Formats: sequence, structure tokens, C-alpha cells
Amino acid sequence: MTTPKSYLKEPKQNRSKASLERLLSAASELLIEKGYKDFTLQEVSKRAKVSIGSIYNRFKSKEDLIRLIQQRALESLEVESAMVITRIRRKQLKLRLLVPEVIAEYGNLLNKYKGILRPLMEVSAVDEVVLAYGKTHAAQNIADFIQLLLECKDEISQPAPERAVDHIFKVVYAALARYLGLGIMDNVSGEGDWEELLDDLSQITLHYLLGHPDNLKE
Amino acid sequence: MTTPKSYLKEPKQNRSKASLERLLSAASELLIEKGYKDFTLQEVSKRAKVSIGSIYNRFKSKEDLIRLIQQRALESLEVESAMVITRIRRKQLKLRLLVPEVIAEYGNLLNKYKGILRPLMEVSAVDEVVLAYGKTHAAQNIADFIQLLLECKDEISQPAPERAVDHIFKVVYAALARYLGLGIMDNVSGEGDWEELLDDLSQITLHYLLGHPDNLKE
Amino acid sequence: MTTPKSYLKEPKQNRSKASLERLLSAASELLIEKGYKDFTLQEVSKRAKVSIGSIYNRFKSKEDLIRLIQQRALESLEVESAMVITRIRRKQLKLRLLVPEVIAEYGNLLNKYKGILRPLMEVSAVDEVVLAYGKTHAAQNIADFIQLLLECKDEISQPAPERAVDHIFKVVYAALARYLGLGIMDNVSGEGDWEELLDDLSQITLHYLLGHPDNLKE
Amino acid sequence: MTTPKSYLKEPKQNRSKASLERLLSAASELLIEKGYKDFTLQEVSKRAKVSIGSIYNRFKSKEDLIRLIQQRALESLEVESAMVITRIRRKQLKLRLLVPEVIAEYGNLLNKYKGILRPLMEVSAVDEVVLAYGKTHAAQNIADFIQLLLECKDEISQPAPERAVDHIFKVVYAALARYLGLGIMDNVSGEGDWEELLDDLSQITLHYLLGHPDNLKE
DNA sequence: GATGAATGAGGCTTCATTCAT
DNA sequence: AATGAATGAAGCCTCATTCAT
Repeated sequence: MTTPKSYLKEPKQNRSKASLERLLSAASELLIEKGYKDFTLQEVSKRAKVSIGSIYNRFKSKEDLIRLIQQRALESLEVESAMVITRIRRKQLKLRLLVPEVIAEYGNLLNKYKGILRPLMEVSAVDEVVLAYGKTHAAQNIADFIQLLLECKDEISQPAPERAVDHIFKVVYAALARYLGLGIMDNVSGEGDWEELLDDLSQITLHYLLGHPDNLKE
Repeated sequence: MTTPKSYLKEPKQNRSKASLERLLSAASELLIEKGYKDFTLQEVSKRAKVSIGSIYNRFKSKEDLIRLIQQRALESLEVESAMVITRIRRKQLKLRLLVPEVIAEYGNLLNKYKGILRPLMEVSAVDEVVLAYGKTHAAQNIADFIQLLLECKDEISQPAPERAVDHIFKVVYAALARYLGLGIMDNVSGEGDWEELLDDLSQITLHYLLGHPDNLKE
Repeated sequence: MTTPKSYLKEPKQNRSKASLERLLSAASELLIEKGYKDFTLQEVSKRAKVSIGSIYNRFKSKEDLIRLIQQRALESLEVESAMVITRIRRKQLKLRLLVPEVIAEYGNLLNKYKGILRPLMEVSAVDEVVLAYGKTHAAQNIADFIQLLLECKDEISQPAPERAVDHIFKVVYAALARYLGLGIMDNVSGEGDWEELLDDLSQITLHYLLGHPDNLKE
Repeated sequence: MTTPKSYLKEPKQNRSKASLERLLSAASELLIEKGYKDFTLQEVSKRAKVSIGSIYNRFKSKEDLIRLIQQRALESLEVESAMVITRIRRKQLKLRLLVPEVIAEYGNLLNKYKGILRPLMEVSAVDEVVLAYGKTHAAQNIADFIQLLLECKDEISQPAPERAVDHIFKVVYAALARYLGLGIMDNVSGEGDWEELLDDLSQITLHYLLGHPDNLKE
């Protein structure tokens, strides 16, 4: 799919594997803890016990380090997504049960990754590459879930089921992301209850998918 | 409502009105153009043709300048909201027409202000005061629109109309904000079509409000 | 004696007398409260309710304002000194009673003025003129007290009474000033007790003045 | 005794020793030459031929640099004090010879360090840590000399020899410090003659220590 | 004369990046 | 390859002084 560019300067040496791993862990942690604005290489160097020089031996720039972090995080998210989707698919659920299941699982996935996703969003404001990759990834990720929902296409009453599923799922995604503080405007977030939100979104989705424009007339 | 603190050391002379206006315009523009991360007072000073010192004669800090910009923007948004709401209310629409109207108008409002709202979101990550004021403002703003929708309470079939309206509107808000890039995760945004989104959201909302949990059984 | 240069630009107007007085009071207070390092004209202007422009109409510079403050303070100190000296002189005391009296009164005088003397010391480090005037004044002031002590010259056993009084009094002065924190090295100060210090200094002085080098032999 | 905090981010490489030494020398010199008020890091950077950044690699702040300078200076003073005291103690002098010796040596010590002590006093007005360390150090330093004098306790006629030595030595200290311009009020200083001052202080001290309150009666 | 807005040099500090060892 | 010291541009902020009104 996306053939992720290698942001690593050199192929991996034997023992340096460990130090690279320390580097990436420390960097991820710091990104999560401090946010992008307060993420500095000096601190990464200190926590990872890897010299600044070594960081620059591996990465052309701070940007590149972050890009690799993003890549790893999103790849990991992708793997978990696939597992979740497979697990759900096996249950062969009817739409009425599938929708809550999908929403809950997707929500939990985002919830699990919100720590790293949030700073990456900040980076997106500044790094085109991170922005693009994030977009691509999210689109793909969403598409997978949409496809899963479409396996119950026959139960959907909307005239254009593909289109309907696509749209409602993006709305669901927006609501979840906003709740998790993955948006900036997410001032408002934090008030409600997570379980309640998942429930409401399921209801909204089902009402929509099981509805038909004609029902709205008069 | 919120009694906005004065971040301004009010100038007592007159000629300075103009330069203050230049200052605020330049600052707003630059905030919109560059985003918070690249918003520097030196650049504001240059564009506004106002010395650094002058900025500090009026504002205690960079933070305070931004706070005033926020205040002005949100107050202006509030005024426009009030006008929009009044205009809609006068039409005495039925729910089926009210919902699209409200969503379209609210969407257009956010759309109009997205330029300044976006950097303010970034600031929220760093300035408690901006965060708090933004939250308060948004909550109030949303509440006004919810109240407007609730004037058709009788037409809503959901068992708890207030709760239903509250939840669906926040979902609508999330979807709009995400489309407008007011979220950080809004990588995905930009793909669809604005008018189509408004339309979909109206449909989703109506299907939900005119539905009833019992319909989902079986 | 010293013919103090006029640091005031213009002779005093009618109503502006008041504002000049406000200016000087505010400046003195702030100098005392904040110390020289944090003494700014903007703050003086604010507290005195006198515009920055007005300050510069009267004084060529910040330095000049401070110089006038010094002048006034030291003149006032001079007047009080004279009164104190006269009062003591009238008592016609013997040396054994005169010395404690002089030391106590002189100490109290310094104590009363320490608030303004301290920041003036800081200024001395930076303004030659303040340094010179301060020196001259102090020398004169000390000389007056020395002269008072010399009225009991006959009771002094030291071979060169003038010289002895001069030296011991400067030592007394140093000890008092240090105790009052008028020195920078006065880290050490603050430990003892003021009354005890006055007492000790009197004893030391008397032992010295009533002594004779020959006593120290063997 | 005092376990001096390390204000230094210890360099781990070797070539930096030299530049650190250059840095500290330049900083000390400039502090002495300019006084605290005009001591700027830019100038230190220029004179030491060390970049601003390097200074901040080693010190958290300007304050910390000065604290290290203080520490070094006072430690050096302490070492010299110890040597001086030992040297004097070995002579096993009688009080009449001990006092002049102690005063002369102590005076010379202060004289040698007055250059750096003066600006450190200014700093004390602003940095609590420098103030505290300076106080502690001075107290200890004085205590050592007092102890030396007390080895002739038997020759002292004052009823409370410890108390008497303590008080007179602090007076001596004040006089020396003032002469050396280590006080701010030390406008007056510079007039007399250093050797003469030492002599006078010795006489004053001896007259006091060899005296008795009863001698002053009548 | 008075007012106070405007100026701008200069201080401290941060941090991505380079480079000698 | 690794290390970490060195660099310096750039940001924020202060405050004495000037100057238009």
C-alpha cells in the first residue's frame, strides 16, 4: 500500500538495535508526555542514554525521527485494527449487533492510541509528510471498518448503502476523536461518559442505516 | 455572561487607536497564516509597523495579546450566532426543515471562523486561560443551538428529547469541526463535499430524532 | 559647604510644586521599597500620577532624579544631625556619659535613614556623582560628631586625642552601618542585638579613649 | 562543612576543560571589572571566546554561573584562611602580639579578595542562595579567627572573654570591610592609610580586651 | 508645559544541528 | 560509529528615552 520511506539513515547494526529501540521508546514516551511543543532532542538523548550525535547518525533531522515514530505507531495501529476486524468478522453478526460492536471496538482502538495520536496531530500542523501519511493511514483504516460494516449491506435500508455507511462512519469517527481529545476544538470534550457515547453513536448509526429518506417526508 | 477580563492596558491617547487596530489585525492575520507555533511578536511588530515596545506597552505578554484576539473573535462569533438563531427562530419551522436549517447555518458559522479558531485550538494546548474561555464559549454556543432545536420538542420521538438533542448535536458539531480542520486528527478531512456533509448530517439527525429505540429491535 | 548642583531643569512653577513633591515622594518610596535594581521610571510615573514626559521635563535623566533624592535625603539627615548634636551639647556631659549618648544618637539617626541610604549605596556603585556627594556628606557628618566628642578632649588619655577620636569614631560608624545592612558584606549582620551593640561600642570606645599606648606594653 | 551543590553540568569530554577554565576566568574578571549590574553573558561569551550556547550547556542559568564563581572564590578564601591561621597559631604569641598579627593577616586576606567579594555582595541583594552561602561562609571564617584569639583567653581581663572577643572581632571586621569598600555605604573609605588602620584596630582591640568595665567607672 | 505612546537596543534563554575527538 | 561540546539564530521581554499631540 503505502510504501513507507525509510527515515533511518543506515541499516541496523548488531548491537545498535538495542540503542535504536531505546531511542524510539524514549522519543515516543517524551512525545506523549510533553507534547510536540516541548519535545526536544536533548531530552530524548538524555532519557534514551543515546548521544545527540548518534541520533543524527541515524536520522537526518528531528522531523525524520518523528516520522519514524509515526510510522511505527500507525503500523501497530494497523495490525491491531486487522486483528479486531478479523475477530468481529468471525462472529458473523447481524447489523443491529455489528454496529455497536464495531463502534465499541473502533473506539477502544482509538482510545488506546490517543496518547501518541495527539502529539502527532500537532506535528501534522507543521510537517506535510506526517500530515499526508496520517491522512492516508486514517483513510485506509476507516475504509477497512466500513468494508466490515458493508458485509451487512442487505440489511441497510438507505438507497445507497455504500455511501451511507461511508458517511455515517466518518461522523462516528469524528465524534470519537473529538471525545478523545484528538481534535483541537475539543474544548468541549470530557463532559459526557464514554460508554454512553458509544451507545448513542450506535443508536444514531442504526437509525440512519435502517432508515430511508422517504421516512423523513412529511 | 462571561465578563471578559481586559487584557488591554487601555491607551488614553487617541492617535494610538489606529495603531492598536493595526496591531490586532496584523496579529490575527499572522496567527491565521502561520499558526501558533510560528507566530512571533517580531513578525507582528514588522507587519503592524509597530515597535516591539509598543506591543508591550499594551499587553503584558504575548499570551495576553492572543487572549484578546480570542476574546474578540469569540465575541464576534457570539454576536453572529445570536443573529443567526434569531433569524431561524422567526421562521417557525417544523423539525424536518429546522434541522437542516440549523445545521447549515451553524456549519457556515464555523466555516467562517475556522481560520482563527484553528490556531486558537493550538494555543489552548498551552494556555489554560484560552482553553477555559474557549470551552465556556463553545458550550454556551452549542447550548443556544440546542435550545433552538428543542422548540420542536414535541415532534421528537426519542423517549428523552433533551438528551437526544444534546447528544446528536454534539455529534454534528464534531463532524463539522473535523471537516473544517478544527481537529488535529483531521487528516482525513477535505475529501468530501461540504454541501453533501451538511445534507448527510441533517438526515442522520432527523433519522435519530424521529426514531425510537423500539424501532431498532428485532 | 557643598553647593548642591540643581538637578531640576526648571525653577518651580506654582501648581507644579505639588506634582514635583508627589514625584519625589513616589520616587523615594519606590527606591526604598524596590531597591535601585528594580527602580523604574514607569513605575514612578504611575505611583506619582505624573507622566513620564513630565519627569523628563524636570530631570535630564533618571540619574538626575536620583541625585535630587539623594540631596534631599542627605540634607534632611544633616538637619537632624545638627539638632541631635545641639541637644547633646547642651547636656554638657562628661566623656563617660557623652560617648554612649553620641553613639546611641548617631546609631538611631543612621537607623532612621537606613531605608533610603541602602539603595543610595547601590547607586553609588554606578553613579560617580552620587558616590562623591555621599562621601562628602558622610565625611562632614562624621566630622560634626567627632567635634562634639572632642569637647571632652581633656578627659582623653590617648597621646593624640584628635587622631584617636577620629579613628575610633570611624570604626564605630563602620560597625553601625554594617549592622544596619548598609554594607554589602553584611551577610553577617542581623545576628546580635541593637542595644547590645550600642553598649559594646560605647565600652570599646571608652576603653580606647581612656587608655594609653603605654598600658599595652609588657 | 557546607557541601557545595554542583552548579556545573560536569563536562564528560576532555577538550572542554580549557574552555571551561576560560569561561570561569572571563566571568570572574568581568564580574570584578564591571560589577554585577553590568555583567552580561554576551560579554562573558565574547571574552572567553565561548559561545552563548556553551555557557548554557554548562550552567542552567546566569545565576548558576555566578554561584559557581562564588563557591570557588570562597573555597579558595577558606583554604588561605586555614593556612594563615595555622601559621599564626604556630607562633604561640601572647595576646599583645597575637592581636596585631591576626588583624593584619585577616585584613590582608580580605584585601586580597575584595575584588571578587564586592560584586558578590551586590549579587547577594538579588540571589538568596548567594546570600546564604556568603553568610554561612563569613560566619565560619570569622569564627575561626575568633577561636584563634581565644587561645589567649587567660590574658583577657573582660569578665566574659568569649563574648568580648566575639564582639570586638565583628567590629574589626566591619571596619576592615568598610575600608576595603566591601560595604555600600563605604563612600567614606579610601581616605586613611591601610597600615594605620590595622594599627589602630589592634590598639582598640587590645585596650578593650585588656580592660574591665570597672575601669570605666568614675 | 503636560501627556503618554512609541521606540529599539540589549539582556536572558532555548534548541536544532554541526563537528572535533 | 559514537560521543557530547560547541554553535548561533531567534524568541521573549525590559526600560530609559524621545516625540507627536
